[in-house]
Amino acid sequence: MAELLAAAHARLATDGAGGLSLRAIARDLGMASSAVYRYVASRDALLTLLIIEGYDAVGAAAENAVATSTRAGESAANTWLAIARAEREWAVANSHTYELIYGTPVPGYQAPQDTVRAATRIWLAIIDTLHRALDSGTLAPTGPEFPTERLIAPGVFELSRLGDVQSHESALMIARSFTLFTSLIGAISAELFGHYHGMTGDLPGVFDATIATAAAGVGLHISLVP
Amino acid sequence: MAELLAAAHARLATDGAGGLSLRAIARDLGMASSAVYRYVASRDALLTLLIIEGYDAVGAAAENAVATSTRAGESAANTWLAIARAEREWAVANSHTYELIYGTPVPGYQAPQDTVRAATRIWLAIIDTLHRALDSGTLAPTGPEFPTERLIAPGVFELSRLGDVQSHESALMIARSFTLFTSLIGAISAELFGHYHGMTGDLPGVFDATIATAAAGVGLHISLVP
DNA sequence: TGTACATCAGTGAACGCGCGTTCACTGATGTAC
DNA sequence: TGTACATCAGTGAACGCGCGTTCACTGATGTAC
Repeated sequence: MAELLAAAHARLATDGAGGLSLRAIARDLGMASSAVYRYVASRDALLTLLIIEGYDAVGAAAENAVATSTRAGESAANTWLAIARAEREWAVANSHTYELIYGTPVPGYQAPQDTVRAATRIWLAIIDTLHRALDSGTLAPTGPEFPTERLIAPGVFELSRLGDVQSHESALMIARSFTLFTSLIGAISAELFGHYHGMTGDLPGVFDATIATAAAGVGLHISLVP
Repeated sequence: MAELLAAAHARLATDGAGGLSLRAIARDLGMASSAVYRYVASRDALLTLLIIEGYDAVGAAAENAVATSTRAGESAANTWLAIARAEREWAVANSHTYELIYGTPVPGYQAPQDTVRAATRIWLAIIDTLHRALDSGTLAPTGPEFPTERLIAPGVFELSRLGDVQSHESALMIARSFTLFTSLIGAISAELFGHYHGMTGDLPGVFDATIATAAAGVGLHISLVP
């Protein structure tokens, strides 16, 4: 089973998410194609496993970045930069897994509920970092001029550090997490999918600048000069 | 030929970018599958046509938003919001074309040089809007604390309104365009690919808030209360 | 005005390919008495 | 200790499918003399 997942990952890395084929994986393992059905009910079931693994890797990278960054006494803003950089590095190293979860959905595939918990981990890390910035007094507790509360579905407040308290503060942190998350997957997708092609010779530099600039809009001030 | 492209678009809308099949298009047109080769050299050539059409639609939407927004005497910041909203609307209405150009690259397909000019139009509109904000005095002409010039490939300066002048100002506007572009495709992809699922009941509201917040980091202040 | 010829859009059969999934099976390993 | 049986990982042939692309062709339309 572990071998199967390893082979699936290898196939993912060479053929991409859409072209993932049970027969190809079986071939790589030196098995008959039918043998794969011992371990996995269908192609979609295998996709689900890979997607959950992907979200978990993303979540783990974020949590890890938070842990080492706060242990080093970094500011919340720098912790966010550490999260973003960790995600970028993971995405560059595992670009097809990134595509699988944040790229175009695989046609005909419907993500089951099982993936939600894993997908939430990165959001938790972001929201928690925002609350940490708030606690440290470096982030303004009042927001911009738009009706923040109305944007957020009630169930989401459970993600917040404040439990399910539907305060303005809690809503604002969640709204801000939208912007941070968006700038993160926007920056990674733009880079990985070739939209900076010919525009820069310094992709990590552009990534940092993009993340820092968007974070400034949220009130998180990252300094990129040492 | 026009019918072929129309049928290809229809197929794109139902099957998605990866599953685009010449045979399916021929079937829709009531033709033999071989007849398609009268008009198009291969599947990849058709993809290229569709991609160029897509980039042109994106570019036209941006240029159109700029034109009507400035004609109405809006601020540059509001012009950016108009561009972003126009792109979102186009993307929601043509989600599979959006995927084709800003989603996961189609496996095995290599975009030829022909697509570059069309892909550039949206960038031009963004950079031009930033220069307009600069001219009107609402945008700071000095940047954040990172080495802006080093990020930008020399050839790109031709995109700038200043011609190919490699000034700090010009570099700064291009660097800022990275952030705006990134927040735009990040926000659209997050929405279209289901990453806000369950988190909000007001997708247009979240989109506006996300765009406005990221733009604030660039120095463009959008007010979302009427 | 009429005939011969060229053009060209579209046909239909065929090629070789890879896919997901099913099904009856083999043969080794482990377990119970 | 030895035999009968159950378990279970993996086999291999087959199913029906859709794909991109090629190729020799047909038959209508237009053009030149």
